[in-house]
Amino acid sequence: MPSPEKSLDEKLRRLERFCKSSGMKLTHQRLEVFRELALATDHPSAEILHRRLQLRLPTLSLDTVYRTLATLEEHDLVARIQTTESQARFEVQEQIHHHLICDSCKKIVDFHWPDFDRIPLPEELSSWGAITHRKAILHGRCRHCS
Amino acid sequence: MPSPEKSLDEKLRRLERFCKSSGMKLTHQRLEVFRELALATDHPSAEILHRRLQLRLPTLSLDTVYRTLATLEEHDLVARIQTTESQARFEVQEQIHHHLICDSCKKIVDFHWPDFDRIPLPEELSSWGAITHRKAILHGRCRHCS
DNA sequence: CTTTTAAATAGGAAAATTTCCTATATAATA
DNA sequence: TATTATATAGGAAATTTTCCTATTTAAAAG
Repeated sequence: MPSPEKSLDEKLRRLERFCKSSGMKLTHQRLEVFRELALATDHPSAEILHRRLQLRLPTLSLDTVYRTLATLEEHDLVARIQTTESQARFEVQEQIHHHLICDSCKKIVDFHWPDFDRIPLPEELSSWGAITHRKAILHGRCRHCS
Repeated sequence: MPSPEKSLDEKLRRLERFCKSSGMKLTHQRLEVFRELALATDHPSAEILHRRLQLRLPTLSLDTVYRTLATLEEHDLVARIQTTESQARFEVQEQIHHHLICDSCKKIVDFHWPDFDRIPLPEELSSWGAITHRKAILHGRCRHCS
């Protein structure tokens, strides 16, 4: 993640503060799962986190990692990357378009956004490699779910 | 999908053309899986497609639907929406940022893109509901994989 | 229109991922 | 320290996806 970044301590304090105010218990396991994820720079899966944590917490269950991540995600302390639900979803390849997803009913709407297709990419990405395509994903709550 | 849209016939001809030129066999099952997905507007999962197709093709196996979608995806005739791999991946919630994914090694890089964060959304979305956040996903091939 | 053959399919089994169940343990509070 | 609601471990179960193999079929050749 590019700077400016919060320090680990700041992140841990945020978790602590949140638990206190929401009544969520700050268990050893939760703290460690969060800390491990906060330290990671590689967007790990639940299983990878579990494997890393088992070195320190040999009895930690995989279920706890899943549960903790889900709980923290509900409270926006953790983000799940790029997945809708459990099942993958498909579409016939069309011309360039983007997706608008209702977080409530999970319906996906396609739309065009030529202005986005055109804006230049950030300078900092020029050395990364070859970028082949870009996509915008919008989230919200559709009319019917409000 | 907003217009202009290709007609179903055009899409089917594209599939046919592709099969011919690539040596891929145009089986009845492939044609029907593709047709069903081309007609769908709801970005269905493999299982939903299978359920719909079973009305017409009672012996169609779920595995064939999965295999067909995977094959067509490899050739860019079908797109898988918003999933990286099989396992979900996580990160601690930071300030607004976006993702750049290497299609080869699957590494995810975070980056900032204030210009994107600022551009106005398309007019056509104003009646959809309440859009709460936007995210850009870039794909490509990183330096190390080239 | 047959024959040939490499590729694809059906169906069930297996693998992989995630969630559920329940007895036990623990954080927060009194 | 006692109480209690919540969280955990561990294994079972559910869900999603892929694999295996005998059979079928599309495409090409005769």
